[in-house]
Amino acid sequence: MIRRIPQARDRGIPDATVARLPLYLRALNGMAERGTATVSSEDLALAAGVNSAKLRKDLSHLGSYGTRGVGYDVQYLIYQISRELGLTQDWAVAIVGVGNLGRALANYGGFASRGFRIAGLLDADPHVVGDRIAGLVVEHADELESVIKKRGVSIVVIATPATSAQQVCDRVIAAGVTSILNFAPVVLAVPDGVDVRKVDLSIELQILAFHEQRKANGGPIMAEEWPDGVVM
Amino acid sequence: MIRRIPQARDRGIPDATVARLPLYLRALNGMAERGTATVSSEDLALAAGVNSAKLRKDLSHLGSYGTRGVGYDVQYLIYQISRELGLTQDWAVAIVGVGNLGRALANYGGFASRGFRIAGLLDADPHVVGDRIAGLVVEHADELESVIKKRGVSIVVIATPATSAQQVCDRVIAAGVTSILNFAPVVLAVPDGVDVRKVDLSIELQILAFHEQRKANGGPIMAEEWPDGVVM
DNA sequence: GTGCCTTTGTGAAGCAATGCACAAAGTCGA
DNA sequence: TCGACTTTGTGCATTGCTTCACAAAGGCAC
Repeated sequence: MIRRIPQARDRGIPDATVARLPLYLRALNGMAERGTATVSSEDLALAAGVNSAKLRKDLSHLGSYGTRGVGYDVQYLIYQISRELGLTQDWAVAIVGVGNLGRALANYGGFASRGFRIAGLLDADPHVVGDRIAGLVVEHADELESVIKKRGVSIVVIATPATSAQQVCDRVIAAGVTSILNFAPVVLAVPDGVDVRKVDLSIELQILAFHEQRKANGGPIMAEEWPDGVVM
Repeated sequence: MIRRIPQARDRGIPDATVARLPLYLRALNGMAERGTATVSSEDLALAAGVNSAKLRKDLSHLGSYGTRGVGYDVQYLIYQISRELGLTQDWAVAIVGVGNLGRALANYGGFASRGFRIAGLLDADPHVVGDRIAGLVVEHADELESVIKKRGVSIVVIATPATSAQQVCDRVIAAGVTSILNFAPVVLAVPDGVDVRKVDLSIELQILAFHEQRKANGGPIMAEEWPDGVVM
């Protein structure tokens, strides 16, 4: 059995840490805009909404970029986190499914500001194909493979109805894409080596509802039975 | 030191479990539509994309609803999970910010199908106020407090620009709301007892970019220095 | 009934993430 | 140069989640 020995510069960054790096980056960018030169872990943690020990441990996974007694250089840390996240390069993104959500995504400014460039908008509906959205012309979904290959698309956003999501998913994987952001309310089946991240509005609401219900009836346990008339 | 003794019907369901219940529910609904009467943990786990031991442990937190040798009754389990999540009641949701994203959310069918009813659409822009979207007329953001109180809104979705999100957040909390779904790219500061869930498209893309970069340059460590010409 | 087969529910082990607390490393004023 | 002060980086204990593996429970055929 092989056990990894943690190195001084261990490249295995915990998932939980990776998920928080963009948060730190955003807070740092805000500080940079306001002209802040250095920041302590305490202040940055506050801005990012985490505890300072966690922040320091997270950053320590990237390297030793702080100065004791002073804190972190804002610009330098922005650069290091950006590099670690791969934002110093340009990522071509294609959005498949140009309904309400797809349009919202295409118009969302937050993409371009980081290294993400929308390289294609595709839809299967002939009525939508040809529309101009956020400076791009919507192409037919038949072009999916060729768009991916010609424009070097490496990340695909699926914003189609649930029924076509798996099919789109299979096609983009066959075309060589290994990073997918899925907005369709389905669990996508993908081979090993393909990363899927899921954003599901309905699930988030359901989680909120659970906690809201908890708050409402704090202690009392409700009836655990079937409603009247339902036979088991 | 007081240690909680786990009860047979312990009400403290782990967060990780709560987050997966909607997934199980969706898989079960699909099975119910296809007329499946009972399902084993193995099959349900497959449909939900988790491992079967985890599924069983998750369900065991709700109670003992399976039958050994047979599996789970689909309808019964749907009911129990729905009840646990609080979906057997009706939740009034208000959406603040009717830009591209707000519109997409308003038109998203997935809400109504569960117990979520959109009870209000609000925006600060006079050009948008009065528009009819998904059967509702957009009201002015000034009406926020009155809409929340009159219509019993208990969950608010914030889909405003980042700059106004905290202000909206403060107002809805003052109006008594304790569950917020935030799409604005900011960390909202809220008092204890208020639940905020965050959906951030840009963060998801950044996480994907990290893994994509990892895959691209598998082993070789890149230069760790500043780019040429940058002075520390 | 009885015995075999399937599947659940759950202890227990393993693993990952969190948070504490402090030594080490640096700054800065005198 | 020195000493006081600040803040990082990290070892360690703790908590929470996941996974394994199996006894217990129930169905079903005969």
